[in-house]
Amino acid sequence: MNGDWKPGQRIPIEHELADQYQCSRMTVNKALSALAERGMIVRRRKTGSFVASQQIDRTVMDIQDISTAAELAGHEHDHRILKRQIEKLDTSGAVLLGERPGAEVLKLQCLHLVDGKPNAIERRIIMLDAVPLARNENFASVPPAKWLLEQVPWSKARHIIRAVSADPATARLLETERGDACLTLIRQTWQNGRTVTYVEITHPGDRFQFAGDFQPTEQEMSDHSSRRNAT
Amino acid sequence: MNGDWKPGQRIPIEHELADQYQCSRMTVNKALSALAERGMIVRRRKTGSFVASQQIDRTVMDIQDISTAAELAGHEHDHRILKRQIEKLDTSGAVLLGERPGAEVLKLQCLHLVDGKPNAIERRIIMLDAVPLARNENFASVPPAKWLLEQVPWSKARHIIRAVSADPATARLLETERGDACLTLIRQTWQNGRTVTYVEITHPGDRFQFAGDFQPTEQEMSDHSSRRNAT
DNA sequence: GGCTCGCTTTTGTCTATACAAATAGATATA
DNA sequence: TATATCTATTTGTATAGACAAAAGCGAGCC
Repeated sequence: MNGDWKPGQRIPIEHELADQYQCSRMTVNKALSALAERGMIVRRRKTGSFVASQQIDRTVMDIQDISTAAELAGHEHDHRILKRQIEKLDTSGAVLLGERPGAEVLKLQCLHLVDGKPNAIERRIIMLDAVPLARNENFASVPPAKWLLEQVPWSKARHIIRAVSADPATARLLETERGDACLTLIRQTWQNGRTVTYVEITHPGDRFQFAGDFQPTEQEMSDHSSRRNAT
Repeated sequence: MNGDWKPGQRIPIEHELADQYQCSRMTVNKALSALAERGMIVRRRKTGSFVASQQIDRTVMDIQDISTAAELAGHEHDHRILKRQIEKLDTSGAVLLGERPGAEVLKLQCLHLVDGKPNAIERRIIMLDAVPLARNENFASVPPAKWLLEQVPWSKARHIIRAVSADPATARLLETERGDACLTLIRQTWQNGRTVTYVEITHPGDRFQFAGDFQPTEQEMSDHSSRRNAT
């Protein structure tokens, strides 16, 4: 019963498995549904369940707010607002965000320091119609990411990770060499289909990385009487 | 009922919710368990369920085998083995992998081409005691990642994403400028606590990025009679 | 005070049952 | 032959009930 079915192979139907493992169909269903959610198997009504043909490597990355992450890791965090300006979205910005040109936005630029060293530059656009309170907030005490998390709920986020070379301004702020590799996280956040905020956070490549773990078979199909040990 | 509970706030107990929403406790339990798995709420026996205090941004990234990803996207993929050598793990390699020095490993270096253009350099270490078949495989027709996926199951993977500057050798192979920013994916894969393979895949920064979406409230606590529309 | 013991609350999980939804395949019909 | 309809199969999901496991709480005891 050590789950050695081959990719593409059909799994016995729920009723048979319930019979075989002496448990109810609900229990089998829950286990198989969990496997399906993790992409281990594919299920179709009437057709049955099949072992997923290709093992996709999937990883879950916790991408936290910089200040929170630093505090959790026992480091000191500070930030400085370098720019704070209300503008109207120009055409290129509107295309980038998928919003209409002319919408009022708050553009922020913010330097993050961890233990006194520059750790990231945050370039952010906040849609003022989605977050009207931002108009009167100066972000002096609470960094923008944290403030936004507390203020506005969001229903969808998209993350992109890129490597870029530091342009002169970035290099100067991050106290690194011009042209050095930087890791940029781009995040766009929506609520009800409308952009809340768009942000590019650029870290010096020699002081930052993203990490994520993945266990594909955390909970396994198992005979409920003889659960095998964690390996 | 539009889930507007505040962070830290206690959620009514399952029985009350079942009562309130006119459904069984199992249904409530399933919904809350799903929320807990997504990190939206924290649950403790006897104490109750609480709205998670900090909203962690979590994203799921599908990190696929290069050749598979290219084929799925309709591009042509090719690869060339640049180096293939059996060695014994030296001390630094052993520390990197968390394995014992002296273990026999297969070291590979492989260039990936997508639509004829260099897209990645793969530097891989395969533990030969975990994958003895690799000793006689030349990886000429099937790229190493794909071959390994077919050959060996894995129980855990760890991913790290870094930005690095291209060293001269990398720049030459990727047909980019020396010092240009590159995106490196490091992946270590285990089975039963033993390393199967360790790989560094370096992409040119101007031709590659990682992306991931996340919807925190995909399935929501809901009155089963008045389910709200997708937004 | 500090300790153990048992009670209670709350979540975790399994069961048996029921019905809904999707759909592959068979059958009937034009 | 092609199309529509029916039927059987399989998964999806809800329900009520039962008991287990964790953990807070207080009573009683030293």
